[in-house]
Amino acid sequence: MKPSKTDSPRYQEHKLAAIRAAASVFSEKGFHGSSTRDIAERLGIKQASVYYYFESKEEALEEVCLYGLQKYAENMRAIAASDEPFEARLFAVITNHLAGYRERSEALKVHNDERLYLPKERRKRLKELGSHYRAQLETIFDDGIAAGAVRDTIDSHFAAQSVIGICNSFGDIVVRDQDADVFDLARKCTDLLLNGTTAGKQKGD
Amino acid sequence: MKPSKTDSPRYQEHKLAAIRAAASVFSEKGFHGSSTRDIAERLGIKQASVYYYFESKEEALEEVCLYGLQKYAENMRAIAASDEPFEARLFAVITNHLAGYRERSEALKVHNDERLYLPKERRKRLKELGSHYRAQLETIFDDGIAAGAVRDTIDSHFAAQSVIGICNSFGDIVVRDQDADVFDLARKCTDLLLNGTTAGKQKGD
DNA sequence: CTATAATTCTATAGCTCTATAGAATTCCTG
DNA sequence: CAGGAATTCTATAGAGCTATAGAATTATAG
Repeated sequence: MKPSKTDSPRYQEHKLAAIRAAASVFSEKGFHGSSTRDIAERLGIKQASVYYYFESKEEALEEVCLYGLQKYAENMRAIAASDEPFEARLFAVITNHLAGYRERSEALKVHNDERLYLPKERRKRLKELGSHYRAQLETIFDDGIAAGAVRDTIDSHFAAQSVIGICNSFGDIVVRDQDADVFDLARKCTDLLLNGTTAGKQKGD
Repeated sequence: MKPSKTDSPRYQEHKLAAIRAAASVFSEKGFHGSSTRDIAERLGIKQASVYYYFESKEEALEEVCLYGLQKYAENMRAIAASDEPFEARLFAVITNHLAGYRERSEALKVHNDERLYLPKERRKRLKELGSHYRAQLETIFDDGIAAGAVRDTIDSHFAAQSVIGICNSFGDIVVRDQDADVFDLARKCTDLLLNGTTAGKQKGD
């Protein structure tokens, strides 16, 4: 079905550039606010030529979202599989999340903000990646509870959601403010999630 | 400059309906993905009649965002001014935030997701409300530190950001899943932010 | 019931956008 | 450098969108 073209290195290279251009445009103006002309301009080609790389604007959105999620999800796999203690793994997850934002900021932002405009079939693969990500994070919390590092009153599903939520909200900040120190933020996030805000409270039962 | 019309009760009523209709449409399809025809259809009138209530689609967006923030910001004022202890105020803030989402879900969602498409002049009032909200939340943390309820290693600016981020991410969930228990979520959020995830750690210095 | 004001309607100008068709150009292999 | 494949271009069909103009309708005050 796909054009298939040559799959030459040249094509691959240009395709990646096209995905990045689309990511940049979509992140700035939103999917519906962007035109194929905007994407073309960022690539220095004409509007219709964009269709050489994407069969539709919608397909471009899908590819941008997948690109944004990919490496990010891979890193999570490695973290979840490691046998580091809970605290280190949480810090790694948060750092990966925020650093991912810095690197592939546009594409990740597009995934978060615009993926719902994709029809169901196109969201399938994304949903798998996202669910898997959350499930792995949940497992990290479950492991933490089992190891006694996390108090057993924590709902791991809720906790995983919270980590993702807090990371995404700081992700936006990291993208908007290029001076923000990602590692400092990651450290503070981890500290907040581990220890909360309360002074000198003891939590053992 | 504004049409001014009659400001009759009838007009006010219809105007509010128009704002709600716009909120509903924008939240579902995004600002650029929505047409004035969509708004008209939800109101049971014709496309051009929408311009009797808004001078442009952009003005409609501004009014929706303001509507979404208003009551929500008022509640915060009351909470910040109260002399409840830190824990109670944090819980109140979180509950207000999530309950606000449930009530004015569409308008708040639109504010969060679409306000950046407004030109600067139209964002001014929103920015004031938002900054004020964050500043009040920061003050709650500062008060908490002064009262010894919050450890003094907490960066109150960062903490306020985190609370807003975590609330917004759960806000989306509250909107999407109407069965979610807002008070249970608020309780869990507060607990997580107060106490963190770690089992039996002591934090006094 | 009439006149005035408020509200909604029809019609349309003037854009912009997606996507396709097919021509023109550039790249690469032999 | 010839010839085919890859890439980009021009041109445009066909659709939808915002916003305005002015007519038609409905509500309301006297």
